[in-house]
Amino acid sequence: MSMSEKEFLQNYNARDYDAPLMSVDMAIFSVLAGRLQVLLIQRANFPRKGEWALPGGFINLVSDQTLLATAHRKLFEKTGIASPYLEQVATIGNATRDPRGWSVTALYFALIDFKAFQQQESQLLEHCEWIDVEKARVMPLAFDHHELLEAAIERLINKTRYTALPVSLLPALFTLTELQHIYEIILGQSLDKKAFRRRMIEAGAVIETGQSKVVGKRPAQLYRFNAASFDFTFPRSLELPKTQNENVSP
Amino acid sequence: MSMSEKEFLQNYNARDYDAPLMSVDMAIFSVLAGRLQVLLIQRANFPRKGEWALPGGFINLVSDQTLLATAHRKLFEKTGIASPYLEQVATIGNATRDPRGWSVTALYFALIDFKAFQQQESQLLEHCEWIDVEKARVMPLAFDHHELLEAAIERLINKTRYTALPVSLLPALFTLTELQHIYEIILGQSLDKKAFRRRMIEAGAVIETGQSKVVGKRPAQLYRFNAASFDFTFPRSLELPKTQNENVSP
DNA sequence: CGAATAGTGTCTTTCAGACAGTATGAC
DNA sequence: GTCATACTGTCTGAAAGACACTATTCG
Repeated sequence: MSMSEKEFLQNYNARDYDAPLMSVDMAIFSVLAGRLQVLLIQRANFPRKGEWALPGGFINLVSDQTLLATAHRKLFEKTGIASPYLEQVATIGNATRDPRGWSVTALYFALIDFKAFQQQESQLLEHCEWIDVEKARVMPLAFDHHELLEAAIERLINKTRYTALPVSLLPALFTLTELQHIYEIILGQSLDKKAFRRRMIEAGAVIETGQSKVVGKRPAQLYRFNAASFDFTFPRSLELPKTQNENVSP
Repeated sequence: MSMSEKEFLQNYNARDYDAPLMSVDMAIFSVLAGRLQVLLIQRANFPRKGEWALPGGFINLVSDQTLLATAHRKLFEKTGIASPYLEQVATIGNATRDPRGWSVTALYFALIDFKAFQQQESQLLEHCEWIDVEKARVMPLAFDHHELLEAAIERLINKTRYTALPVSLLPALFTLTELQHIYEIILGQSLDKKAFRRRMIEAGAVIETGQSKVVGKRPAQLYRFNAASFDFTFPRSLELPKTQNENVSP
């Protein structure tokens, strides 16, 4: 007896098969007080109630049209931000990461300007807090969120070496000194001012606006990101800091 | 009334909740006859029965311990290869990609030495074939596998520009001329011999073995990949070919 | 004026591209 | 010897690093 695809689909019910749990987790980064911060929540529900974790949740099969839409929804629920930089980092799945059963999570990372962040009233039941990344990476976190956080940090650092990604941590207009500071915070290394400015300007990653802003003494030019180069990559990576005293001779 | 995590888990049944379909798809690349090839299957079952697709399937919640293990199992079932280069490309999920319902797939890409490939007897019911990548990317493919294939190809080309990844398409010992040919096939551009050899050797990506191999006239040194630099990246990307006649003046 | 921050001039270093040259072995 | 393939020498050029320099504003 042969069957058509239509007949097959009429008889098919996804609930007849076991499927893993499928969630989305978010590593939301921002810079505050000269430090890279990540948004963590304190879980309000079982499992791992009370423990710190990356924000996340399940796909709403009715209202979410895509996995990316789920990530956008989660981010908006937590931060009130609708147009952040958002990128998938990795998808981790195994039988042991969640006590409820075989579980898969898609990890996204987001970069936001801290000033655009707004605590969402609808989320007050779940305590959420910006935590210094260096502190977060040594805190005990629920599930395998320590590994997820490390993967997101590694991606951020890597892309900072060869893209203009960190502009997404600043408002639309910024000075090159501000941008350089963000790079230095992420990379944990100081950068040469001239080389940094030359790289950004000559590659066309940022555009002078003609406006200026007074922060300290002399007013500084305001730049904006060149949207035309959103997935631009520099031809070379920023060099690693010279590690002194490697293989010191006695 | 308060509840412990143990009680919560005793009352929890994943099947009480709707979950998306979760699958793993594979873009398995190899080089044959001087061309990049991808392994495609002709679907033996509904939906999309008879159409060409990337090999893939569902997680076996009992025997697969991790998502990566599912990818390894799929690869082994198709090719008999147990230790390939295997990397996750992306995870795509939406409500419309599979007629059976909300579906998520984790896409992996694998690079294998064609000579290590063996048709698996257990897989004979599902016709599988190596297809020239340039042909595969214009063939009609089931589901959204055209997009998945494009994503895998893009990742392969990008990583070829700044890593030694293509060594995984060759046997353990290879000549630098062979490796350069692989690079040229993937990038679709010719590379300078001196620059290529200098880059590979000076960065320590490959190691001279002292053995040699006669292919044409003069015997060539055999090299092996330096496993110590598995996630090594070159400080610069290979340059794009000079596009002539861009903005030709009249 | 000095202090502080913004921004530049210019030399060096690193590493890829170009391309002509030499080396080795089959015939 | 010739031919084909393997391999090298060396110049150029692009872009990053180093660091001293000038410019602008506040007080």
